[in-house]
Amino acid sequence: MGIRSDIIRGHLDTVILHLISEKDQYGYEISKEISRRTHDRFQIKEATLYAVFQRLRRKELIESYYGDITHGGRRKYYRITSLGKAYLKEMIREWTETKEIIDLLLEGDSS
Amino acid sequence: MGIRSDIIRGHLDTVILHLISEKDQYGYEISKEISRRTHDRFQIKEATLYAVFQRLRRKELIESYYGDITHGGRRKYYRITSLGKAYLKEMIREWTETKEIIDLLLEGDSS
DNA sequence: AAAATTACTTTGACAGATAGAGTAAATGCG
DNA sequence: CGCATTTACTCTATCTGTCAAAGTAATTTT
Repeated sequence: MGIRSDIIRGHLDTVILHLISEKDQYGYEISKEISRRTHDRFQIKEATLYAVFQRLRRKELIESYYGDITHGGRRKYYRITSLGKAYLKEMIREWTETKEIIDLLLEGDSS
Repeated sequence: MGIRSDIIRGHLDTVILHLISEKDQYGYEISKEISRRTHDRFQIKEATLYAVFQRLRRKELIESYYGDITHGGRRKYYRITSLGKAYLKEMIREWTETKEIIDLLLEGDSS
């Protein structure tokens, strides 16, 4: 089952954006990729994934286009925009800072 | 201003519980301690802090008692319970795993 | 006595995550 | 062919953590 969902909350946009930045991908593909990379320690829920897509698209961090139909439903591919690339850098910096801050608060006194 | 609050969301219970586990403390004291330890990179909001206390108390991870009035308002001190100590260990383990998982997803391919 | 400081509480609103249900299109199989 | 299965995406309603805003209360400072 892995980790609780609200513990990764707020970082999913960053994760999805990063995966799309590696190569254009569609929803199911990303979902499978997340399970694969984390060795099933974390699975993104479908509803959550598509909510992330909508959010990223509203902010113009990603764009979508329909790919050729190979099998199963119609695949909608996502690509990162240049605005998205800039945001991703900033979000990764924020993640680094988050780790520092929480680690500070979970360690000793350090005055 | 430091980091956005929803990025630390879900970890505050762990942080507060850890601070109380070091020594019995009251609300304002903890709030100040968080600012101090993070060098003002993160400040907990009052409403959030007291919501955390309520949650931790409902789960019987902490207990409260009134201290002597020294100056200003009446201080309500919190102490960790033995159940709380066990939980804290588990929560810290979860934080370690969260870091691993997100880092996995923000790094390269790693199959 | 009024103002400032310390400390705690409550209410309502908002945003991200998700369960659950539904839509749609292609493939597999008898 | 017709039906089940698989792949893929969408929508709605609900839950939970965070927080702004406002309020209560007691002590110290001026």
